[in-house]
Formats: sequence, C-alpha cells, structure tokens
Amino acid sequence: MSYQTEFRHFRYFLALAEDLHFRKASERLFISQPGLSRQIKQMEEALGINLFERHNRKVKLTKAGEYMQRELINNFQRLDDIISHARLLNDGMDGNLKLGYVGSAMQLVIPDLLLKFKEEHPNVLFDINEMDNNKQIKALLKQEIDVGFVRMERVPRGLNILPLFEDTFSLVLPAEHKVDSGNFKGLSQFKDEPFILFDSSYSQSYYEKVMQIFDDAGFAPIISHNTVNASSIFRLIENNFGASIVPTSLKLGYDMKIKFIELDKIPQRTTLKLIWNSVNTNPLLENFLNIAENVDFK
Amino acid sequence: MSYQTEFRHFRYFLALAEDLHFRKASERLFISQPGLSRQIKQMEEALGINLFERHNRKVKLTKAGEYMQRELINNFQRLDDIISHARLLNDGMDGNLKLGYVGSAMQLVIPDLLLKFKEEHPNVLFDINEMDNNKQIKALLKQEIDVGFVRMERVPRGLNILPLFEDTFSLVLPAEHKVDSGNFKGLSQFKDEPFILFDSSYSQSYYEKVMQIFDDAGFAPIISHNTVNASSIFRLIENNFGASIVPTSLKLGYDMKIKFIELDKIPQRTTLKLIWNSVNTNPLLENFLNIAENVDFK
DNA sequence: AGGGATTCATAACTATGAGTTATCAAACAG
DNA sequence: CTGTTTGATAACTCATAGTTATGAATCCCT
Repeated sequence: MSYQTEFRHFRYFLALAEDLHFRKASERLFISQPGLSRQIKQMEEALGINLFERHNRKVKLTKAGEYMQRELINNFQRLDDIISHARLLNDGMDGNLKLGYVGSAMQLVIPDLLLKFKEEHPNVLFDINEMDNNKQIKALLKQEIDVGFVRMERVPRGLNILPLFEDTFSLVLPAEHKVDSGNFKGLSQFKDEPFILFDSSYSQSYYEKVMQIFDDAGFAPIISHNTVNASSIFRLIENNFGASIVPTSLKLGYDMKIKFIELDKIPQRTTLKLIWNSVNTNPLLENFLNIAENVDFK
Repeated sequence: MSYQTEFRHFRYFLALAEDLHFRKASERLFISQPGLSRQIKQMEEALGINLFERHNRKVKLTKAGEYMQRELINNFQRLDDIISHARLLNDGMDGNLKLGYVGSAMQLVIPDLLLKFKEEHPNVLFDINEMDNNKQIKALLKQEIDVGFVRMERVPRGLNILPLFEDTFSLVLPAEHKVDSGNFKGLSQFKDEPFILFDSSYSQSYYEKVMQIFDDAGFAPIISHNTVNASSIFRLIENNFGASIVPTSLKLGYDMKIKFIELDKIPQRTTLKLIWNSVNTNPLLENFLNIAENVDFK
C-alpha cells in the first residue's frame, strides 16, 4: 500500500491540481507556500510519479497527474459515502434504501421483493417513488435513488442491470368489447381501432418493441393518445377511447371495466430489470441485490 | 471531506479489525500498544463512529466497523490500482489493455475496434487472448483482463455489459454438399445429418439459443461432435463429419472448403457483447469504451 | 481466595517532521 | 534596469505521533 504517503498529501495535491499555483493553493489550505512545496515534492518522491511540470514559473499537471486528479476525486467521494453510511449504521439505523420504479413493477415484483427483504432486514426505511425510465436513470447517476425498476434494453455506462421478470404483452380492451379471448383471432382485427400507448419518452426501446408487434401484425396502429401512466391508459379504455397493448402483469389490480387478452403467441416479451449504480456504497444495496437475484417471480 | 482523519488511522484500523487485539496489531504495525489505542480512539472521535466494542478484555467490531472494514479494503485496493496506473503513465507508456475474446469476435469486431483505437492511442500495448466465455468472466473478476468479448445474456454482478454487434446464424456445410442457398428449403432437411456444435460449456445461453433453433425446426439434432473452437468445427465439416450452425460473421476468413447459408428467416440472433469490471481503473478503459460505443460494425 | 498473567486505558515524556519565517534565483512586465 | 511575482531552499519551532511507565479490570490457575 501507499505507505509514506498520507491523506494530507492527497488533499494538497487536489488543491494544487485545481489552482495550478503554489501560493494560491497554499492560502486556500491555510498553510505556507514552502510547506506546500515540500509536501508535494515529498509526495512525488514517495509515489515515484511526477505529478506537476514546473517550468517558466508556470505549473502544469503531467498526464499522470491529470489521471490521478480525476481518479482521486472519484475515490475520495466514495470514501466520503462509505463514512456517512457507516455513521448511519452507527446511529442504530439499519439504513435506508431509495427505490424508483415504473408503474408496472408495483403489481408483481416490488411487493414480493420488499416482503422478502423485510424478513431479513426489518428496520430498513424505504423511499419508494414511481418515475419513468429516464428519470430513474438520471436519479441513479446522481445517486438520488439506490435502485430502479425499468423496462429498457440499455443503460448508460456505470449502471448495472439485472433482469428480474420476463413478461408477455396483453391486448387491453373495454370489458364490453365484442372481442374476447374466445373469439380473438389476431391483432389485425384491430387495424381500424384507435390505440392508447405509452409515450415513446417512457422508454425508446420499449416503444420500438410495441411498434414491432404492430408491424408483425401487418399494420400501423391509429394512435389516439400517448401517456406515461398505466392507470390513465386504463381509464381511457374504460371510457371507450380505444385499446392498448401493455405488459401482462399490469392485469393484477385492474380487472374492473377492462379485459386483458394475453398475446402469448407473439415472440415479443418485455423484461422488468433492476438497475443500480456500480459506485453506490449503500451497505444495504448488496443485500438487496442478493435477495433480488434469488427471488423467483411467477 | 474526512479532515482530521489521516491515512494512518485507516491503516491502523484495518490492522486492528483483522487481529481484534491491540497488542498484536500494534506489534504488526511496529508501534506501541498505547500509541495504537490512542490513534484508534482519535479516529472514532473524528469520524463520530464507534468502530470497536471493548468489553471483557475482548475487542469486537461494531456493525459500522464491519461495514467500514469491508468497504475500506475495497477502496484502498482501488487507490493502489490508481497509483500503479498513474505510475505507468508517468513512465511514458500510454498504458496497456488486456483483451479476452471468443473466436468469432476476431473476424469482424476486434480488428475494426483496435484499428480505430490505435488511431487515437498509438502507443498502447495490447494483450489479446482467445478464451471461452466463462474464462473471460473469471479473468475479469480477477482483473486479469480489462475487457472481454462474449456471447452470453447475463454476467455476474460487478461486471458491465455493452452489446456490440447482432449477428444472424448460418448453417455451415461442406462446399460440395448438394444443398446450397439456392435449393435450401429449411433446417428440417437436415434432421438426419450429424451436427458439430459449440460445447454447452462455451456458453450455456448460447447453447440454449442454438437448441431453440433446432426445436423451432421441429427436430433434435444428431450431435456428432462438441468443440469449443470454430476452426476445429470447420475442419470437421471440410472432412464431411457433419454440418453446423454458427454466428454468420465467422464466414469471413473461412470460405475454402465449406459454405455458409445464412438463416436470416429465423428469429434467433446472437449478440457479441463487450464486458468489463466496473471497478477497473485502467485509464485506457474509459477511452476504449467510448470508442466501442460509437463504432458501427456492418 | 489470592497471586500471576493478560487485557486495554491513562498520564507524562520525547522526538519526528509538518509548518513556519526568511531568503534566493529566475522569469516576467513595465 | 527595476520592481514584482514565481517556486525552491535553508534554518528554525512546535504540534503531535509514538514512547515508556503505570494502572484498573478481568481471567486463569492452583
């Protein structure tokens, strides 16, 4: 390990790397300029790395120095997170876990998962917020939430993904519609009916998948409404504004004035996925993932 | 940031957390026992966290202490990596990048990617090794390689995945076989012919996908040989030991005594994916991923 | 029970090295 | 050329990590 080098050196290094000016940096650090000079020199010798180029009374980061700056900021940020999480544990809390989810996850997956988790960690405080796919991505990157439940294929680098539950699609109709699972022949029966769908902003890849279903059925749907919210889709269907295609698991909890015809013959599936930030140090995240990996949703 | 606390404190903490014995730990650290006692106490006060329970002349980690130990080991490991990478940069090397890949990646994807990368980073040393999917996973977890090229759906936690190139499957036959792309009717023509396939140890999910193809065609293949290596498959086909189904991009570079019939009508595709370890601090990894994300293979 | 051994904590002392002030040489700006 | 600003060097001082000496509590043998 980096013996000889102390924390202080890294603090001084980061200050100087920002200011690129010994006097200014030393003032900001409340030490004298020669003191800083010596500590930096010492650090460079201890690590065997030239961090700064000093010429023409100009200070400049070397390539190695630039890399160090970038990575150290990161590393220290993480160290801070570790300490504040440890402080939470110290204060008697098991900690808290912030979840984001798309509406359809609440029907089936989240209740099962939380129940299982509570068995093992009864004193955990949960923050649970419905948000669309993109909002979850942003919140994860900013570490405003710990895990997200999304329907999308790709996530930005730095986020990890775990498929949880593969779902078929279902056609959703008003309860009194003449077509039902008995006499349903195929989607093409619906080529002249209006559809209410999740907006493409909900998730581009999800949207494309649904469009592919229509494409395979040989027609482009008449889209009467776009929305980002399952219950408003169902409300519209109830009132005869059209039909829709949604993940089958949304069926649970909404059987009132609408009916579902599961499209299990078509190849398309939609997978609910768990995503999280790989640099998150929340001590509960690891536990949560372990449980998520082993829960079997059916 | 954790001012007051110095590096030394963390070193001492880790030693004591291992030994759970002040005198033993102090000896290992080459300091006196009271010295260690004071530093630990100081650290606990500075952080506001009780790290150890001291009772009945027994020392024990608190919950917070256990968490700290786990995470700090991690964090310091990463810090070490940062320093050794910075040292590489300092010594004039742009660095090196170690790749693992499954054979089929070498036909199309890797050459394009490396060429593109070399344009921007001419002084990078590459280590390139063919290995099967599982071996790459293990090597990545041990950080023996920086990136892998695999065909599999899921990877263990801690690894990140980026789909690179989606490929169709092709039926491969001896050049003189009576069936060719002109008179090819469907796979079921081959239900009595022997097949040579990639072993299921190559990648479970890849194997299942290929079996699905046969299943869709309505028969179970007679498997005459399993192997893990494309060129041995082709050698066997050349010598009339049977046919095979492989990713289409393997066609490049092997047109001698065999022929490919692309199965672009079946739904199955195989995606070559880039995987890497999220804790890897190799300064070139970031650059490599940026380029991989933006190269379009066709 | 009681003496010896082992645990960690406390108190007072020592000495290492971080931080100080004073100064210098080099480069720039006018 | 002169005054100013840069970072480096040298000699000093002082804060504190680490020391030794000791103590209180617990265990472990007879």
